[in-house]
Amino acid sequence: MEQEFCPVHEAIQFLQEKWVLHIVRSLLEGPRGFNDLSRSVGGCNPATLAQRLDHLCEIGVVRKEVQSLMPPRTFYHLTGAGRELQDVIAAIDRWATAHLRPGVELSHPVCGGGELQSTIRPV
Amino acid sequence: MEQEFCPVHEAIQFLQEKWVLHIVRSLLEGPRGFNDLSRSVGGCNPATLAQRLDHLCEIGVVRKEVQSLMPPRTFYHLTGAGRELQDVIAAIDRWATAHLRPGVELSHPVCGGGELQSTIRPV
DNA sequence: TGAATCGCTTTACATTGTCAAGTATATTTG
DNA sequence: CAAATATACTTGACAATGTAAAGCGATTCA
Repeated sequence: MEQEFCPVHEAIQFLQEKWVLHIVRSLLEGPRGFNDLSRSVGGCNPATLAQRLDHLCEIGVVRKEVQSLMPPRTFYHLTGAGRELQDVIAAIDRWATAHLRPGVELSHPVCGGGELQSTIRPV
Repeated sequence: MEQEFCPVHEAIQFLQEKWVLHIVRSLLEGPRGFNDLSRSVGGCNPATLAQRLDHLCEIGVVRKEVQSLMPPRTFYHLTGAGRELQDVIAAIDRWATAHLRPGVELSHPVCGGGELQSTIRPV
């Protein structure tokens, strides 16, 4: 009793996983090693990062290349399909620069304080 | 010791919250009431949905309009800024139809089985 | 020699999301 | 007329998910 297959829905399913968009954005700038990527993503802990990268490899968006085991040296880079996510990131970029400005924290302001000024600037 | 303000990063922060992209996509099709929206989003439970909608209202992407309290009748619709997220959804749509096809579940295949065929079709 | 780096994994804990049920009332159905 | 269904959520208990901190084995750097 599956629904019809909906590509957009599927895509959203994995894009909304925490850190995935950040990871993709980071990898669009070039291939990186694990720690390097971790730093550039910022805030994602290694356990989660490892899990996300595994998943992204499985679905074919990222490829992992191990250059040497000891000393460890690994590279994660986007596949062709992965690189095409650039359009998505670009769209987010355009929206963000058009609508977001410094000010209030965007992420989950605890709705308790006073009036809360929106981060969005009216068009 | 704040980082420089980066709009894209901020945007990703809220877009990656679970269900947000689904909610936006759904609302792009037109305003909806709570249960209606819940059904169209599919799988998000009311507690989470209520929380997400609150947040989306706070940051100015969604507006809530209460038509009557009893019987309850509410409408959620995108603001101008919200509607402009259409470009983001459209980009996801394009990517998805180009790269995803029915087959394996995309969401978190437990990496234990045999060889796992990717849902992505090569270009 | 000792610190830092590499790519992770492990464990314990905190945050987050979900299920199921419930609230108050109006409209629809039998 | 009574029951079912709908509306918009909230609540509480519980499960899934994410995180912090530490650590591993080895090499490079000062």
